[in-house]
Amino acid sequence: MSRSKSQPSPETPETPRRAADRIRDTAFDLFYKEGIRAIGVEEIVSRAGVTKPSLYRAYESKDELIAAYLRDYDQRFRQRFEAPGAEHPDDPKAHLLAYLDYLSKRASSDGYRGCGLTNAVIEYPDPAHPAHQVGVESKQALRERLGEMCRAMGAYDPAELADGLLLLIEGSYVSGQAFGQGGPARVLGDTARRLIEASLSRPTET
Amino acid sequence: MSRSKSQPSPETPETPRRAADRIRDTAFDLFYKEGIRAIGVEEIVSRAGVTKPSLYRAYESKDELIAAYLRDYDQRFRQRFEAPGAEHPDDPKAHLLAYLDYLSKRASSDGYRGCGLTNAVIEYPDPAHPAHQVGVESKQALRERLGEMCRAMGAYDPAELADGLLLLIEGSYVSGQAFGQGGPARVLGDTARRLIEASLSRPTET
DNA sequence: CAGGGTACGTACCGATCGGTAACATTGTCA
DNA sequence: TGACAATGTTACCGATCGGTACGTACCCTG
Repeated sequence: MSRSKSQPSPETPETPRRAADRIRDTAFDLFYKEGIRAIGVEEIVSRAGVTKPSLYRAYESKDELIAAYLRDYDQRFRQRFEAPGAEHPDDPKAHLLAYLDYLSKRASSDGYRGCGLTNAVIEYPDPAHPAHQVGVESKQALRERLGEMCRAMGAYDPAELADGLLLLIEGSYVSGQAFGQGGPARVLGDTARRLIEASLSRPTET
Repeated sequence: MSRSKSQPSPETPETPRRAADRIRDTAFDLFYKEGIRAIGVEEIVSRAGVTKPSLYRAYESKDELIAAYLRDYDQRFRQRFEAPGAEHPDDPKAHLLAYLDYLSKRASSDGYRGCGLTNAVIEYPDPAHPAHQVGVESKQALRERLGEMCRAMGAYDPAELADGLLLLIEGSYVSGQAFGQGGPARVLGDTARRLIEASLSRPTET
């Protein structure tokens, strides 16, 4: 009975999965929580319960594993970002604010580690490094997506509002790590609302 | 003639200074530009033109050198932040906006590396690590200082406005690194003005 | 000319880094 | 059942990590 079920079934992701998958998942967790440079390949494979050659058959180098981790992170981020859109079809403002409220809560709670992509860009300032490149590409895509949404919500200067919101988002990512619970990210939602309201009409002359 | 001047004079900081000073300055540059974890002590001493024992005579460990670098950075930051106040005595809003305009320009130009303290918190997520601690302490001080200024400029909810501005500032630090010239930080000044204006009076009900 | 304190360099330590060659084991399908 | 391909394992590589024991040149004071 214990083994009546076919073990090699590829659609039953049991706890002890394929080595490559375990490596990917373990690397994701460790890279994100501890930082990329802080984690060696030895620690990844030992925590994943496999050995180094298994890692190097699945990935050409640590740098490629890093890039794969960041592409994974980017994909998951886009899901988190777009998910609230399902409940607010054709309402980009409500969609965006729903994500910001969610992020606000997450980023002002204890143990938050920010955005893996932002962290990677900081850990690898060299623009030639794959980690830097994947991070930057994701941020550029986010900037464009925000511009799109701000245009759709009728902002007076969509690109400017998008950049302002991007500053608030990135600020939440990093200050969430520095302050933990009760950090500045708690005001993200209200601040974004205020900024959006003030950016829909023509700017008032000071 | 060549040595008529007393060599051991401590008040003539010539180019080849004391080893400890060269180490401090070199470590500052390298840690800031390349990242702390990316730079080994070997590279610091070789670029400084000294040897390792000189480093370990001045600093107990690499961690202590890191902490010293961050304390240095914090000191220089406070100077940059407070400097515009001299031209705007008793006008915290003008003072703050002057700094933000300056930061906006710096953070949206090429090769910007952000805030060394923010970067350190991200590179060392462990709250027990000295680098993390020094970084967080500096950020907490900044948060309080911003709250002070917002109170002085008559904000309706000073703490909330201060946190919103802190998000914009931190966002400028990190996005400056990801986007380089023309990045989102270009809107920092205008966005902060808009946010401040919208935060002086009672928040409008939406 | 001692003598001692200061300041710096030579040479080395064990540990860990990313990465690999060679071998053992397993599952799949004819 | 036998053969192949995929996957896992043991043991090791040179390079670099942070850190140190020890020797030496220098200068001021007596």
